[in-house]
Amino acid sequence: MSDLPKADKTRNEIVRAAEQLFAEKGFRAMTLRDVTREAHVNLAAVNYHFGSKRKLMLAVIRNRFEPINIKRLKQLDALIAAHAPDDVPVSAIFGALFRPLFESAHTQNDQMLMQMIGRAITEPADFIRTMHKEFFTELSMRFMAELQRSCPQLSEEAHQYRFFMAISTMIGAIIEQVLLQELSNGTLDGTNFDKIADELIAFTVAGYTQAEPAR
Amino acid sequence: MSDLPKADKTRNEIVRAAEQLFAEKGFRAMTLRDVTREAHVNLAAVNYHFGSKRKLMLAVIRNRFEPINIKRLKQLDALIAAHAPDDVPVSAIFGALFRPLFESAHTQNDQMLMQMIGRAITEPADFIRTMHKEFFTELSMRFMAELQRSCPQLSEEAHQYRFFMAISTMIGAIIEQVLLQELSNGTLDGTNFDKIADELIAFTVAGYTQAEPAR
DNA sequence: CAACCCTTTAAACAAATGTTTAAAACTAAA
DNA sequence: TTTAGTTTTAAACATTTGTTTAAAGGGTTG
Repeated sequence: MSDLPKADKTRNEIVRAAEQLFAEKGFRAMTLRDVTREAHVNLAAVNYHFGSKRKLMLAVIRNRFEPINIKRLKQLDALIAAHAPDDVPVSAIFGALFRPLFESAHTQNDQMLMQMIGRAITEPADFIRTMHKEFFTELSMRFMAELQRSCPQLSEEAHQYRFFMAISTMIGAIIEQVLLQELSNGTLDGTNFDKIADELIAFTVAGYTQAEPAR
Repeated sequence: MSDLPKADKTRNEIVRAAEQLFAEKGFRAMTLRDVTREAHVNLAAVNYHFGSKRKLMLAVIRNRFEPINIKRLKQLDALIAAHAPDDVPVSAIFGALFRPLFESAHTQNDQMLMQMIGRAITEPADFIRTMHKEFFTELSMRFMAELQRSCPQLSEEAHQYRFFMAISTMIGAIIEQVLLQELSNGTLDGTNFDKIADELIAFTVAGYTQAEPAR
């Protein structure tokens, strides 16, 4: 079935199990014995292949966030090029920021992956927070600059508050995806990530572009 | 200085320390030895006064969430009474939903308390998730019903998605309050919770009341 | 086959954690 | 002051945790 070297298969199984258990329990509550049991490998395999529990988690999260961020920046560049020398519509900018995140869950073990991303964002452990922050500051500067170009009528302050709120909506939507089914009594599908992305974009565009109140 | 019985003082110190450490580290990483050291009480005091680590956390969270929720429902009732028989403006409804949350941090150890509330919302531990879910479902039904009455033009589906997005914004804003300073390079004050609440309300009202796209 | 490197395995280790115990200290009423 | 009830304390306990070790296994190349 698989022509991978055995070592690669072990690494992959560990990563898969770690993603799942981290998504369910967070870093501290996810034990290496849980992971290796779920992955059907020996306990020592984690330290052999990854060095430590921390390094395993760093690898797991990096493997997911890196491609998403690359995709986001690539889409933003493409948008700028396509609209040049005009500015890019706000909805397109938020699309480039949000869609790659939800699309990453498309083919895979959908809901679990989104939960794992949510955990990574909210995880208290310092070494994870640090890495996530690196990923994020890199992105936010680029996207904020482009939004500012598209909405020159907004004050600097309004711009910053609203971008913060848009990011907050994105994060909340990822973390609380399960909530959607509950709120709608099962009517809405919490795993229809295309639809959620559409609604998220529409919501944040409306919030971001609203008229500034007179003072 | 204090005329409390000694036992009450011990209980209060434990709760104070537990709030702080839970806010910083989450349930699993917060050890009873951390808590009792920070509270300057004996290790066994937690189990004597609260029974277990779990029960301590349940008490801590309940003590914060209960008054907030009572306030929210009271404000909503007041709004309905004040506007009867008309419907309540959307911004007032969201105000009743959000403001009590941010006002709870007013007098106290502001930022820490908000972080602790954020942790309680995102905590993976099952027994905390269960309790938080109880608090939340109670609320959401009441507020959704009132929003629906104020926006009869919205479809059921739009109503549900948008309420979900509004809640997501609230949760994200609480969790990522620290982010505000970073995004603005220190210009904006992440602890000005009145202002954050204002911006949150404006953002969610715009998102919630936007025109539904033609189909 | 043999030699080598990579991988797996079982066992052990030290550190940390929630909880329990039993005695001491303290408080307040008789 | 004595007594009874409550609270604090230090110590110990049983588990669980990440990590290390050293031997065994497996596959590839000479």
